[in-house]
This record gives sequence, structure tokens and C-alpha cells, in this order.
Amino acid sequence: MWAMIEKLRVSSVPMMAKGGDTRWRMGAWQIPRGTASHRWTVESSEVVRMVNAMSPVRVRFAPSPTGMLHVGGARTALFNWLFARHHQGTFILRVEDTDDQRNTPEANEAIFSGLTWLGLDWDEGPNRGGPRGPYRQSERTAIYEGYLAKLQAADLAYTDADGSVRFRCPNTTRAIPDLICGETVFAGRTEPDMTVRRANGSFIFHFVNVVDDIEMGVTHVIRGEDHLPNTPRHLDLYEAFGVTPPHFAHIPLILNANGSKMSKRDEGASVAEYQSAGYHPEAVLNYLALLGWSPKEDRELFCREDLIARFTLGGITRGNAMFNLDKCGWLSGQYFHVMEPAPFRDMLLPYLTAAGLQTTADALPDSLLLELRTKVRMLSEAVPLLAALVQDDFPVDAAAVAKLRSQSDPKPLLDALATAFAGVGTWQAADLDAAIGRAAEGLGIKKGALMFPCRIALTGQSGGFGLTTILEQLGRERALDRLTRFS
RNA sequence: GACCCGUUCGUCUAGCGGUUAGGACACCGCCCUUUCACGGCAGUAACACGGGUUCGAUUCCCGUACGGGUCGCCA
Repeated sequence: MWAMIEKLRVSSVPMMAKGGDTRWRMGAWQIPRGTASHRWTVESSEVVRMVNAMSPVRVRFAPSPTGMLHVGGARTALFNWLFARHHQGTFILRVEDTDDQRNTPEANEAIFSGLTWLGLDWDEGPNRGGPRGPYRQSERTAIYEGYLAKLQAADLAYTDADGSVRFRCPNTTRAIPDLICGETVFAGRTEPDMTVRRANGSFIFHFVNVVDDIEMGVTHVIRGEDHLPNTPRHLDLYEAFGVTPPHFAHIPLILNANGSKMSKRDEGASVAEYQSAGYHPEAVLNYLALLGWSPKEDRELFCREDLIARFTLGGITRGNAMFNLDKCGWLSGQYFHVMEPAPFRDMLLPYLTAAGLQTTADALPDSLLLELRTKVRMLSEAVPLLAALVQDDFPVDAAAVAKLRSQSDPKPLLDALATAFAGVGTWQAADLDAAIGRAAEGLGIKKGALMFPCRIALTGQSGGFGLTTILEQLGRERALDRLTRFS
């Protein structure tokens, strides 16, 4: 057993500073750059359990309530969550709401609902509690004051002319042993001492971030690469507090289709957009996982258990990635295509209602859903498809109607169909199909030539469900009514 | 501007010195088909550039170019 663990230590980054030395020193972790040896290679769950028992993984997602859950943030949350679940560790949600202007109930809710929609549950955090709380920075002022007192006691902090508190930042050269980027060295600089507390009493991000990570026992900081250049200053703080810093893993950013950093206002930037467009949440999770991380297998579909089992920091890509809506949509379709009718109905019904369609579970039989599931990539696509089937008021495609009229007068065709349908034995696919055949034969035209006008008359659309499905779904009365009323 | 990170098909990626450079989305064609889809099959398409190291570089090193990030009393 120990041999396995030793081997693990060699093949991955040391889990902790050795020999109980809590003082982290620069260069203590020699990570050969540009080699794969620094990558996290833990795979066996047995080994994971052993290591975890020695040094339980604690990670956190620390969003700021900006009013939405950004996809970049969601992916950071996902990577942290996967890492925690893979190592049977703890996933903490901490709300960084030190900026009062942003700290609204709605903004907080946007984070919670986004994470919940994706199924990213937190072990400790708001609405959940935990031993290291509170988990909102706005409620941790006393803790920050305590840490600030430590700094002041050591003469490492002072109040400047503007009334702000500054940290005597050593600004020394720092080598960050990053689990993804390798050892990254930042030369010492001569910058003004960093502010840790504003004149109005509120604390600055860098300070509270470090204090909270210490207080919450965070072992691995997995965050966006945009934080990498800030890390040396964070290290200064850890050193000042005499605490061994956590492991760092900076993940590449998500870019827009035009190559720029995806920001708040960009299309598809908010998780809520995927929710309202009716993407399958498991698919979005799946897609996000594959954006900047790879299980190195020639397949694309991974359920969350698959992801948990496979997730390692070593699989994280080095370069930034552009978000591709097409692929996300395709993946979503893949999930719907194989969905069982019952859960599909459960997901669909509230969505249709919210979209303004008057319908019930009874109006969505299994047979219909089995056909529908292959036609949608997201639930919003089901709305126009279903509109004509579940209600009498439905949109009509003017172009399709125009095309129909340009070909021939549809009236005699529809009358012939209505007659054939009226004499049908049962209002079921086989009989209905036969009736269409008879009508076509009687008119001396092909079946297909009859089905297009029929489709237009019944649904107003040139595409959609199979014609017999439409007929069955509408029922004899409504179908015949629409055929005879079409003009 | 300074500092950091990065660079394989349009996009997401596999590749860790010797491969016909693989997969996926998208695209194109064919098949299936009453429509729209689904599905199946096939195809177009990539190692940024220049130097090294090496018998041999997509893989290792150094430059250049390009992209991104950070340099806030925003997080």
C-alpha cells in the first residue's frame, strides 16, 4: 500500500509540504516544466481513497454575484466539483460579495439556480451550512479583521494617507508550482503596497480570498488563468500569515467565437440562456467538461459519473478554448434522442407551459414523444413542432402555403382525402395510410403529392411529425375539420 | 508598454521522436425517407513561421509572429 502511495507521490505533485513543515518555501516543489510528470495522474479509486484519507481534498468555487452564472464560471465550478467528487473530497461554494452594489438577492439566486440546474451540488456553502462558515464574505468581516490584526501586529499593514489599509507586500520573486502550467516564475517587482481594506471599511478581493482559503482549509485552488498573475501577491499573503499555500491549478479561459474573452454581454455567456433555450442540462455539463479538458477517448458522450471517474487535472488543456454553440446543441440533441418518454414529458411539460402552449400530459402520449425526441436539440424546438397538434390556434407558414397553391388547387385533393378518411376503419396509422393510398389512386397521383397538401392543411407547416402521427394526434374530428376548412 | 500563459483541420480535441497525423461538431455528397429530422456511409479540411538538437521532428530547445491574460480601493 505504501509503495503505491509513494509511487503516487513521485508521479504527481506532493500532496503536502513534507515532514510537517507548514512553512512553504519557494522552490520547495520542484516541478519540471514542460514535462508530463507534474500532471495529476491519480486514477485508481482505491489509491484515491488512501490518499484522500491522508489529505482530504477541499476545493471551492468562489463566484461574485454579478447577476448571472457565466459559462466560464460554470466550467470552473464544474472542474472543482469533478475534482472534489473524483477524490471524494469536499466542494465548497463561497460567495464573494464584498462589493455591496452587486450583492443582491437576485444576483445570489442566479448563481444558485445555475449551479443547481447543472446538478453541481455543494457540500458546504450558502443554504447548506458547514463547519467553516459563514460562506458569504459579507458575513465574515470579523474574521477578516482578525487576520488584519495579525498583519498589523507584525507591522505588515499600515493605514495610508487616504485612510485605506495597505499590506507591506514584499513583491519578491515567486515561483508558482502550478499543476497545469508547470512552474511559473514571476520576477519581483516594485509596485505600491497592495490595498487590503478600503477607507470605507470593506476588504479587497486578494485579501479575503486568501484569508478564506486558509480558514476554509482549501487544499487546491482551481481557478481561471486570469488569476495566475495575481498569485505571487497571494503567496506574499500566505507567507505573511505563516501558512502553507494550497496547490494551484490555473485553467485556460473560454473565448467567444471571435476569439475574445467571453464576457458578460456576449451571446451564450450566461448559463440561464441555455436553460431558457431548453438545452439538456446534462448535455451542457458534458459539453462544458469537454471544453478545456479531455478524457482522451474517441467519444463525446460522458454522463456525470463517467466524468467523475475520469477527471484529472492532467487532462486539462493548456490553451484557451472557443465556445461552440453548434456542438453544444448537437450534444444536447444526443441526450434528448435517447430519452425515455416519461422523463422527457416531465422535462417538456413545464417548458411548454412556460412558452405559452396550452397542453397537458395526456396530450403528449409516449408514441408522440418517441418521435419528438429525435427532432429536437433543445426544448425550444419542440414548441413550434407541437403547437398545431395540441391547440387549434397555430402559426401557418405562408411560404409553404404559397408553394402549395402554385402547384395546383388543393381543394379537390383535400376533399378526396377527407372522403377517404371518413370511411376509415380505425383512426390508426395503418388504416390512415391505406386511406391516403386509396385517395391517391382515385385521383391518379402519387401518395406523396397528396401528403404535402394534407400536411399543410393540418399543421400549416411543411415539416414536422410523420403525417400519420399528426392525424392520430389530432383525432378524426379535428383532422377532418381542418381538411374541409382549409381554403 | 512590462510581465505571464498559450499556438494540431473553421471549432473542440487525440498525439508526449519514426503515425496514411486519429475522433467529434460544422460543411459537402450518397443512402434511408411523404416532409422535417434521426440514423448509416463516404469526402474536403490542421501540425503558425524561422533556426537549432537528432539518423529522424507535430512531438525537445531558442527566437519571431499571432492570440489571450494580468498590471484597480472589480472579483
